[in-house]
Amino acid sequence: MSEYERDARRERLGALRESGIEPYPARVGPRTPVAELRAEHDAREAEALEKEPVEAAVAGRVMAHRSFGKLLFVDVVDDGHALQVSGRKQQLDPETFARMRELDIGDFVRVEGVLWRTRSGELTLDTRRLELLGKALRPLPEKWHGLSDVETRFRQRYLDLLVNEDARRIAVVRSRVVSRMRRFLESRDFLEVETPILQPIYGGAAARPFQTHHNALDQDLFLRISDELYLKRLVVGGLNRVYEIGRNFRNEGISRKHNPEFTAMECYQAWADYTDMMELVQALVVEVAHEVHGGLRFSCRGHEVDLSGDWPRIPMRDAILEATDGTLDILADDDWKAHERRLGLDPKPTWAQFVDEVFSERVEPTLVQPCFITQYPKALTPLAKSAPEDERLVERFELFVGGMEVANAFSELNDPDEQRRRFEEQGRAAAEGDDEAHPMDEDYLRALEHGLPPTGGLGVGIDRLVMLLVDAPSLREVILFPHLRPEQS
RNA sequence: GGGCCGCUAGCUCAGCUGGUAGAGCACCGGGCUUUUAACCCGUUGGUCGUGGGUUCGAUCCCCACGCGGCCCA
Repeated sequence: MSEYERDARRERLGALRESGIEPYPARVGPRTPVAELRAEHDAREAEALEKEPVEAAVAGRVMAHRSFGKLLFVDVVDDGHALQVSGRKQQLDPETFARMRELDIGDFVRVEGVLWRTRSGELTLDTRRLELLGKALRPLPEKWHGLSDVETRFRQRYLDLLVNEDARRIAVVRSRVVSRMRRFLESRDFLEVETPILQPIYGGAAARPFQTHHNALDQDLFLRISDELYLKRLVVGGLNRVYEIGRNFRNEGISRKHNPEFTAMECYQAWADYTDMMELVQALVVEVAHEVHGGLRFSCRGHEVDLSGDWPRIPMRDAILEATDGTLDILADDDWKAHERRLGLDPKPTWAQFVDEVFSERVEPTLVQPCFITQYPKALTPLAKSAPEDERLVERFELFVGGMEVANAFSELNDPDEQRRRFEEQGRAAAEGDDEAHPMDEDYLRALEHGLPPTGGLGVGIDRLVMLLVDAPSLREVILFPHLRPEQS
């Protein structure tokens, strides 16, 4: 940073204080939000404003400054809406005019004035009174090219939000998506709940956890990788429809589609199965897409995604058969290691992880249009009910759109003995080297022994859903503060 | 974890075959009453990511490290 510019700003700050002006006042006088003012007067012609003068006051951040000697313009931005403000020497006392000339880009001001229209037709507030609401000591990024350095955009997201319209747009869209999601679930009688983030045993997904420690209890704890097992305990307790929107933490690599902490919506519905969850998630995604796009077609990664109509349901076995030209049947009793070598895939310790790998390598990227992949191998899914047609499969689906998994759902396994066997099987997978195997959870088994009703469960990755809807190339564009290494070593 | 690419003024970027740096915007000074990427004139501003090495001499070549990006794992 140019010490020169910071010195100049600090000097002005000092001069203000010396002349008795508080540069960081506590209170803001009456004001109209710029958006409101524009909505009311944008249509008004110059003559109309002259005949019936409109007095107004606004507050905002100075984002541009153009000076003409005896006339100057500043652009004042209030919550993303800009208003041009003019200052005329002839209209103002010399001190106010001088202070207006000395405004820095980034300063907060409150301006009282009269609306007029310039020759070029711009609605402008001509200053009668000027108050400084906050002095900025550092310059903003440059106005032509804005801020494009990705690292700065993420480390100093506030700068990104101030100068890149898209950053602001995405933040707003994300908030609307979550809000719409809540309204949707409420309309279907789901109860919003909160469950522990610090858990004595992690579970509900295949992932490695972050570990921490409670000092007073001298207890090791995990940051949740999912809230599934707690939400299902609530269904055991008779809360038939529950959901939680919250952060999960997975101790794995960072990529375009992965951040160590991410936001998920999970919901559980008694008396439902995974097909009910298909209906639910489709209605939800459709509603949210309407909220964002006003329709069901939008572009994503250069493709047109169309959410209308029925979304196909494709058993995983068929999807993999098709993607391997009929050469790999995951239900055939083959030597899977041979297939792994033949397909040139990275060696995996277990059959389940091999299937997962084939799927994510060969099938997932091709699933641009919305599509339910169903009937997952049991070994991949220790918490879902067996499929009646084949003991090796479970009643599960994942929703894919834009080549990405956005939702995951099961008919929840509620047979406590079967659940115990599945956990034991996971223990064997762990022994074979699967570091994402599900741990044994006796407390959860006890809850199941009390009785979980037939229940459908659904998880939706909110970051990915937003990424899809705004066609962002990376999760980091939709997470305001994505994880980065520390700046200084 | 591996490969490739990047890191130069506050921001966006140039910088040839090795001879210690430039532009635009911002900033500072001056001019200007209709601009909105205002304009005109004149300045200022650099640990060239960090640390080593090679060399008479390194932003440039070599090595290590840091941060970031893309791809792979």
